[in-house]
Amino acid sequence: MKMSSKARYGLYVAVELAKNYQSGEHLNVSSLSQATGVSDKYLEQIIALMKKADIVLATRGANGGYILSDSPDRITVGQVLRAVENLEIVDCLHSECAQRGNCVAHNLWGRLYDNINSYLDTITLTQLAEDNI
Amino acid sequence: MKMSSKARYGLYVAVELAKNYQSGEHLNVSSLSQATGVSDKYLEQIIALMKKADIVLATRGANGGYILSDSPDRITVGQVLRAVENLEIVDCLHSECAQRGNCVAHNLWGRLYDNINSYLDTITLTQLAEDNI
DNA sequence: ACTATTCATAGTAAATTAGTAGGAATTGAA
DNA sequence: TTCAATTCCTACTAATTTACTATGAATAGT
Repeated sequence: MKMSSKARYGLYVAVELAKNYQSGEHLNVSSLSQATGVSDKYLEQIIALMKKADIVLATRGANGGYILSDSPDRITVGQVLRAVENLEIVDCLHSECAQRGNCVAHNLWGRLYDNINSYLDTITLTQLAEDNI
Repeated sequence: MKMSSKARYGLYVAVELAKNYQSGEHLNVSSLSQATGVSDKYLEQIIALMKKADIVLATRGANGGYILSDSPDRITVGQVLRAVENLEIVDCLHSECAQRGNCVAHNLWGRLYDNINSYLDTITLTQLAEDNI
């Protein structure tokens, strides 16, 4: 059970955007790429997922780039991670298992999933950026 | 971030062994295979991991098989899952990241890992078998 | 018009997962 | 002592997923 690179890089991006939020300016992919050490083409895809989840806003064209859609103390690590990665630890979490109703672990997975998300949602991007965890 | 089939099947096996613990008898792979619907050859590998972690005891030869090494109310789901799967959600959890000391998420991953394990260690195999979760 | 940027999507190499397979070692019983 | 039932060990393989790379269209400012 591993976090993907999208999850790890997604947090890097989120923290960079958090640090830049006050300025009101947009950061473009190449500056994010430089700050994080991740290729810009890969970052584009990751940021696209965050945008789809309404965590970041984008403007295209010259001087375009990205900015958080809200103050970093109102965006949680959980929101970011769920945007870029599927945290559902088993496929049958919200559907029916292959072992219809017979799966002894079904409730366990549900509780574990809730547990993970509850924790991740207690931490804001501001806290993460300040390493106040 | 998904649990592997080893994690899922490992719990199936653990529950079967828990249900059988009182009898004092050993269960062989083919009966576990039948009870769980997982191929015996694959189960062998999974059980080998549990044995290595001292969760189950094995006896070979005719009438051989497996039994839990302790009462199912003293074995936790966390012990089983750690035996069959690496729950360390990032590689650098207990070593140094590539981003030496610069990784903003390092502490987060550590806390999340602790959180997951703490939860999983509150649940015993007895509870799991009784779906008392 | 030109340039800087995001957006959309296709392709690919590497790694991991999820098994299958074959046979050696051990034990109990006939 | 032989046979059958079992675990143990390890190699192999197919399928899936991950982690990117690549190409070019759409958009916006100057």
